[in-house]
Amino acid sequence: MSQNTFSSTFAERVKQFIKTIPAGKVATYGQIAMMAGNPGGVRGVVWILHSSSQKANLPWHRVINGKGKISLPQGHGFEEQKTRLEAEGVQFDEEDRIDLDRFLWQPGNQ
DNA sequence: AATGTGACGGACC
DNA sequence: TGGTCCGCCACAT
Repeated sequence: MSQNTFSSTFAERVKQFIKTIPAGKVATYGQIAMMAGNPGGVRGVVWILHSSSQKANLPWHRVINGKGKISLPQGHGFEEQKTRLEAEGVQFDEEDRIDLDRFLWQPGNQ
């Protein structure tokens, strides 16, 4: 960390935030980007979750899109993510969608 | 240095 | 309601 001793880069903040998502709750890309201080940095969040090295030790399965659905295509992680979430108590409707009003993690309103 | 890529999101039509 | 386009960011080539 030559840039700053406290590693407060966008990526670091995003990863830190994701680590704080409690089991049974989920967060959206847009929400994470916003909490990390970059409302328009959604694509950066996508990159982090897409990079296997970056998502190491992160509860990546608790990150979904703003529509309340898993973004991973079936046969490429979708099943695993859904299984992990259901194991934590997150429920899916007939359209594999999660009710954000009930499961979206809202910091400060824990 | 420029271009391509990626598990998005919001505006538009 | 749903498909398409554009904008954002970070990293690899």
